[in-house]
Amino acid sequence: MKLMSTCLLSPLTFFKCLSEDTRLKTLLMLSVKGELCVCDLTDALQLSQPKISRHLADLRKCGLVLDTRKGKWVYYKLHPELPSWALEVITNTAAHNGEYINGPLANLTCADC
Amino acid sequence: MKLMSTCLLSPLTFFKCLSEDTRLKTLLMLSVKGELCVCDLTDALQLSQPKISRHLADLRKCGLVLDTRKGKWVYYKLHPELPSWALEVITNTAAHNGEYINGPLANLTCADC
DNA sequence: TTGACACATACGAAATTTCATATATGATAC
DNA sequence: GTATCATATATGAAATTTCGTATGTGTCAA
Repeated sequence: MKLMSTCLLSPLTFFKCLSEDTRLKTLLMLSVKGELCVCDLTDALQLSQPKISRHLADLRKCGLVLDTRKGKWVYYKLHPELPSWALEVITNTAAHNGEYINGPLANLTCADC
Repeated sequence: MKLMSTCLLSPLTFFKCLSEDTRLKTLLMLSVKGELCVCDLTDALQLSQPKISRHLADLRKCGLVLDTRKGKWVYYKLHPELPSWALEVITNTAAHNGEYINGPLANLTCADC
């Protein structure tokens, strides 16, 4: 995905991030679960680690998610400074499209999520 | 853009429609103006007629817009049966991203819009 | 320091999307 | 009928996106 130069999130950049299955499911799951590490996502979505990592890097570079390392694990969450309209799009979509994310969510086996 | 087989609007199909500049501006303008014909859009966005038509066809095939012929002109509006969550995404985005659509909107010279 | 684990990135190939150009269709006026 | 205007679609080339595979980096434990 092409990156943006500005520090402001343009609606086009934002929706490009939401226009791919892995990235969209990741964002919706983060909005429901708050915080997930990379291995949680590979488990939930049943995808290869490099594929998940690449899409997380896209989301990170666009400012949609924030990563925090905790020992060997890297946890991702929605960026706390997301514009409110963008956050509302994500939560609104998650709330009304359970059939799209319930499967992946059910694959999560981590205790804290 | 690849089409969907189902009659239901999946979040991924929806956001793919919003992930391209011409389509996104078109949807946001329709949400503000209600109804616009193809020539209104070519004027507002300063783009070629085939380009506008192709993207409108994508939006039509995905069920996001509805077209009505009135004599020589074809008018487009947001599909009245859009899922409410999808309509909210569009109106919410339009309301908070004036800098993205005010330019094109200012190019509109039609009396009724 | 070595090994194992979690994650990130590089690279080129494949798939998808976009576009310019040319052409087709549909409506109206004459 | 013909001409013209408004819009739609077809085609193939160009640009962009995605992905598998291989490899690199960071952390911890022994």
